[in-house]
Amino acid sequence: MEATPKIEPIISTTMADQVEERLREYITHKAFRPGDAIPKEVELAEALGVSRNVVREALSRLRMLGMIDTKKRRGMILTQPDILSGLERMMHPHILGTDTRKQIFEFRLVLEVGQAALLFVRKTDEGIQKLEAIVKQESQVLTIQEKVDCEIAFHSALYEMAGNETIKRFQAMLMPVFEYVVEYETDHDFHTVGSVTHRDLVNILKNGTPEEFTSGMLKHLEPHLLRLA
Amino acid sequence: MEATPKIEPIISTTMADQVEERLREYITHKAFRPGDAIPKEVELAEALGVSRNVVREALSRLRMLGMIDTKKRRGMILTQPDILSGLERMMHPHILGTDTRKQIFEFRLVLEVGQAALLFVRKTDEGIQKLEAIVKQESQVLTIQEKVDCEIAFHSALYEMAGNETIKRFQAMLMPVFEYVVEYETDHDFHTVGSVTHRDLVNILKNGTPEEFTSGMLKHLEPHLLRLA
DNA sequence: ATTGCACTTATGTAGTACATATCGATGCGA
DNA sequence: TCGCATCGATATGTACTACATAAGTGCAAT
Repeated sequence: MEATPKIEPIISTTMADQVEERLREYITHKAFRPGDAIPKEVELAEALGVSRNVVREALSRLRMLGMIDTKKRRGMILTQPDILSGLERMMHPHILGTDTRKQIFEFRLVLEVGQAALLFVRKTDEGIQKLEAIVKQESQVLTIQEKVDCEIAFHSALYEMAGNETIKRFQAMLMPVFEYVVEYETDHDFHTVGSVTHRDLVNILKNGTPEEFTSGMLKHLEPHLLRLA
Repeated sequence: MEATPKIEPIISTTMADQVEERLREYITHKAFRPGDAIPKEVELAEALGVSRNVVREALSRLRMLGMIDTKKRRGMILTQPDILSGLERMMHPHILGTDTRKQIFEFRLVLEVGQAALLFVRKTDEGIQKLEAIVKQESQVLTIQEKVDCEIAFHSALYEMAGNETIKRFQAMLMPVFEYVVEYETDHDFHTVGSVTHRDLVNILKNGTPEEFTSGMLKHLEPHLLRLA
C-alpha cells in the first residue's frame, strides 16, 4: 500500500474535459441523428464561456472517436462513431499492464467459445470449405511460423463466418496482446493444442450442434484455460 | 450508386491527426514503460514543426484515452491506458446505426455463452450463494421492472464471478444498447426466456461442467438467437 | 443553362501573452 | 542542524488575435 491510503479525490478536471463532457451530453441527450449540424466553434465557445482553443481540444477528441465530422466551411455534423476507434489506438502489448494483458487474453478465449452462438446461424458451405482448406494446409506444414499462420488463419476464418464485423475487428485487435501473453507470460507453447483439433471443430460445424461446438472449443483451448489462476 | 463510382481517395488529414499518429508511434514503438517522461509541449511543437496549438490537440486526445498524464510543472508521463475509455463515450444506442446496434446485441450473446470458459475456473461458494439469492428473489417477483432488474442482477453476478474486470465493464457498457435493441428492434419480449432458467444455470454451475453450462446458456438465450438472421 | 469569378464564411494553423500549479532552492529562526 | 516559510523558475492551461485555406453563394457573361 502507498503512504496515503485513500486521500486525493480531487481530479484536476480541466476545461477541455468539461467541455468535452458537455458536448457529449449535448450530442447524446437530445434526439440528434447522424447528419445533424452542430453549432460553430465560436458559438460553442461563447455559449460555454471558454476560449475557442478549449472548444477545439474537446471537438478534436470527438472527431478522433468519429462522433463528428468537420469540413472547411460546412461546419460540423454528427456522424455515427466507430466504436472501436478508441480501442485500436492503444492495443499495444507493452503499454498495457500485466493484469490488463491477462484480461485481454481471457477475453479472446471467451470470444472463441461464445462464437458458436453465431456460427451455427451463419455458417455457409463456402466458409466451411475455406476452413477445410486451411486444415488441409495445416497438416502439411513444416515450420513453426507456418503453423502459427495457419492457427491464425483458421480462427480468422471462423470470425469471418460468424458474420459480425465488430466482433471480428475486435478479435483482430486482441490478437497481438494475446500472442504477447502466450509468448512472454505463460510457460507453454503457442501451438500447444488440446484434445480437439481444428479438423474436429470443422466436422462439428458441418454435422454437429452449437452445444457440441462450444464443448469442442473448450477442449481445444484447454491448455490455455488450465493456465488461468 | 453515386455519380462518381470511385473518386475521392483524398482524406483531409489534418495536422493534429498526423501529430497524434506520430506521437502514438513514438510512445508505442520505443521501449517505453508507464511512468516514463515525454518531451515538453514546446519541444514537441518545435521538433515536429507545428504550432503548440496543434500539439496540444493531439496530446488532448491521448490524454482522453488515458495514454498520458500531465501535471502542471512536472510535464507529461506515460500511463497505462484504460482500454475501454474510448468505448464508454459512445455507447449510446441512438447515435449508433442499426447495423452496429445489432452487432453489439450479438456481441453480448457471444460473451454470455463464452463466459463459461472463465466461470468454472473462478467460481466461488459465495458467488453461487449470491446467484441463488437472486434466483430466489426472482421467483417472488411481481412487476415487469422487478423481473428485468433480477435479469440484469443475475447476469451481472455471473460476470462478477468470472473475475475479469475488463469483460465485466465491457458487458455493462453493452447492456444499454442490448436493451434498446430488444425493446425497439425485435418483436419479442425482453424477458422471454428459453427452456433453461436461471435456476437451471446455477445448478449446472454448482454440479455440472463448463460444457453443460455453455449448452445451458445457449438454450437460455435461444429466443434471442432464433431472431438472428 | 452552364461556366467563371469574386465574395463570404467556418475551420485549420500560428503566434503571443498571461494564469496557475508545483518543484526546488534559498534564507530565516529555533 | 533541522524545520518552515518564502520566493523564483518552469511546464501546462487558457485566452486572444491574426491569417490561411477550403467551400459554399451569388452574380455576371457567354
